[in-house]
Amino acid sequence: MNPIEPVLAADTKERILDAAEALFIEQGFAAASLRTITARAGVNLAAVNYHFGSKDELIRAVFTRRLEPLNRERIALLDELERNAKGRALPVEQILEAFLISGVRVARDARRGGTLFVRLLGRAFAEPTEQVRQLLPEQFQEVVARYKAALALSLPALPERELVWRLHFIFGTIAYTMGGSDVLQLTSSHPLKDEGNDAETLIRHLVPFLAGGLTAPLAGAEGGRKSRRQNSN
Amino acid sequence: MNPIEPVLAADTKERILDAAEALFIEQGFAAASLRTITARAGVNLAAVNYHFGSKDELIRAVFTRRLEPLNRERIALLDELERNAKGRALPVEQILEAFLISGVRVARDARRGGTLFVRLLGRAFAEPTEQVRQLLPEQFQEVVARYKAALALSLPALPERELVWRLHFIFGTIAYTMGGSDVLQLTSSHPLKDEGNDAETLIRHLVPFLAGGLTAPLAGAEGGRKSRRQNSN
DNA sequence: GTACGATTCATACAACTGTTTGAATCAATC
DNA sequence: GATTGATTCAAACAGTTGTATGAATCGTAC
Repeated sequence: MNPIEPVLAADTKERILDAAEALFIEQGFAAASLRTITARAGVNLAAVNYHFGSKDELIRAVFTRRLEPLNRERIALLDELERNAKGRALPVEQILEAFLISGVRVARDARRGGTLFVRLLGRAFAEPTEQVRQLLPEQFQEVVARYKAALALSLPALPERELVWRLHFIFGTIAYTMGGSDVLQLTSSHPLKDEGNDAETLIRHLVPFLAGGLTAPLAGAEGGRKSRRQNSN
Repeated sequence: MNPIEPVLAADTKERILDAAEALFIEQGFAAASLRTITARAGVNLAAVNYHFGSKDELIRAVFTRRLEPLNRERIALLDELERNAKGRALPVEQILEAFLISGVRVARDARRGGTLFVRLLGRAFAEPTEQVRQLLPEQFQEVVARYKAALALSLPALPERELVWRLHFIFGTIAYTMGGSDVLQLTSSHPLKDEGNDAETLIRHLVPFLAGGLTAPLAGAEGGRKSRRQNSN
């Protein structure tokens, strides 16, 4: 890609955000320099500090721009499901799907960040940088609370402590999958890559897996660990 | 922690590796500078280039030092299980446990890296840096192939393509959990943190979740997505 | 057309980056 | 005790980093 003027957005501010979004994925937050970012955006170096104040606040802006509408949609989707259910518990799969489908919509809409932002978000969950670790909790707090409550209602036999554990696992799976690194090159021997680009296919595989883990029997309750449901479908 | 001489290892080479291991977690690979690393190791700046050649090779060395014995143990453990099973398929839980238990042993043994390295490994899976992305596949190739084969034998009804998908999800969960970031601060409202430090407790929760996902029914096979196994234990 | 606030620009700043150098120091061999 | 090879050291290298500055340019309202 040409480093000069490849970004087509209108105003400077958004061109910077677009370029930063792309470069943070390619190189990470620390390694992507303001000079590289402004060069790709076709914008003067000083523009970042003029419009955002600092690099840290640029990082923050990259996330909030996408995350705010995304999370609003996630809550709206859950609202609608619960309104239709009229107090009854929702199927676990439906809750998981509601959460994931919003991510898919973003991935498909270039104006909302497309695949780029979804991958960036996945990466951010493992990023040790201080600014990022402060940013994500406050952005996700409300969404997590809402979906956790919905799942608790659908899984009344699951102790809250166990639900928290499994929420952990679920977000880990989503984060890594959305990051799309495929570090282990599992797909190298398999034509799964082409499938994976289609975010809907991803969901179709992800939801059953997560639902399976979420509804799995508790550990060690009956003592032995001999096979209990020892096979697939 | 005192930045000067807190590392107790004997020779310079290992003190550098220890310090780098710790700082890569705290700050990331790009942000952790050689000056910070050598300062914490109580070692001259030039020592890194003398002993390792470059920062890139230092990063590589940090991983291979721990990963080589860890992966050898993982394969040995699976070897033993399969020897005892005499050709019969192993329970899914046992395979998952064999993989995870080695990680726990490392986490408990300070001389093998302790919690520090386990967390670093989790982080590395989301790291976009080129050196890391080239390092992990070659380090994990053999282990993944062996465990994949074992799982395929235990899940004969699961298509290989689907198994690859689910392996993806599993490694994502493990990576994020081991990374131990808790970005969403799920545990903040819950006294789960103290539990989580104990790696064995983690496994006791993780194995049922992963086994549940691995053995879940295939998606969309029967068309509708209405609840099919709509609850916990 | 001129005045004005907002934006862009080239340039400079000090601090930090990974790496290199050559002298100083060390431990072991003869 | 001199010699030698390995290791450590302080110092400097050129390049990059995020940020700040003040002049130049822009579009608009008067």
